[in-house]
Amino acid sequence: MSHAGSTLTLPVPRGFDLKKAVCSYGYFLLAPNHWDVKRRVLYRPVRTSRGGLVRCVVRQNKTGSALKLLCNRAVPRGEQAFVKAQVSRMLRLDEDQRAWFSACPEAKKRGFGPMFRSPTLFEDIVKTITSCNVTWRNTTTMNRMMVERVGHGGFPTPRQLADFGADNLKAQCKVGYRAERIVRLARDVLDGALDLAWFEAPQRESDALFDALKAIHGLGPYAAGNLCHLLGVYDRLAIDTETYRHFCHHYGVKRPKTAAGLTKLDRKIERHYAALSPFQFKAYWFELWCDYESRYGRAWTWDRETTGQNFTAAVLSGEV
DNA sequence: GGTAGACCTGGACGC
DNA sequence: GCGTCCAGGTCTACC
Repeated sequence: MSHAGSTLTLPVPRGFDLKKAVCSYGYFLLAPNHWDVKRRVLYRPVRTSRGGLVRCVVRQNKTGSALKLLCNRAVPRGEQAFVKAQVSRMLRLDEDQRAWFSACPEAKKRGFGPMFRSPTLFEDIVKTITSCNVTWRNTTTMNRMMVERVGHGGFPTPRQLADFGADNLKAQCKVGYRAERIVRLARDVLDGALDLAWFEAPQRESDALFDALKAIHGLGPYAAGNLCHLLGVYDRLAIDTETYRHFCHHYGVKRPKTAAGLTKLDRKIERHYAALSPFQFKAYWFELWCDYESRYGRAWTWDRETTGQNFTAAVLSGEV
């Protein structure tokens, strides 16, 4: 880290804990995020408004009142707010946790509040596409290759992905049929056919948000539900095979083998978590995260090259 | 509205 | 080493 770099300061809410905020959702294990288990800092390259890269080390100060962003180069004054806003989005510094903690006191006790996400919705959508129909290990590979080969160290911008093209993406980043979907998304964002700012507006109603997400080519019910929580709307689940594994194991439910049986199980899962409305997803994820931590230790001790490769139903399925 | 098959990769398994 | 099968979510065609 060069001494010529900038150090930016970002105030955090009372009780905020960097290690818990970062290590609260699986995307912290995906490139270009790198959680340093020993130093308990987050390495993360972010973009300037012009697309340049700023490599940041994010750490919490001794009193806990603020984050220090140690940047590898001088960040012009006009760009500092842009850089800080991305870190703020990742750690959901603007999200009020009081209603969630009131609904789920266990989460408050354990410090499970903000759930980690990406600096941009675009990155969250691409990461979600790479998590579909694939093992978690493969998801980590796709993201690593896109960062190395398309984004040159940072997460690729829509322009970089659009210019790279679907054929190259498929051949060089092992994303398979997802290449066409990712490049189409990038081009739609670039030419204005898809306005991502619309999705970020705080007043969006859950059904409208879900429907609009599902209208994006490549996003089905699971991906749209997952993106709802990444947008701060927690009242719907994103049911996948991991949800089935967890629910059946945790509550001693026999896992159905037929499509009709799984549909009934979907309704059962939805009824179960409805008790914590409007925080269904967060309640499910808190339960799942506690289960992972009971197996592998607290999440901030997980190394992305070892423990961090262990997740998804396929790996854990031996238990049901 | 429901269902089947294709999409693509990596890993497990049998030979 | 090679071939086959399987897991994983979405799309499309078809009934």
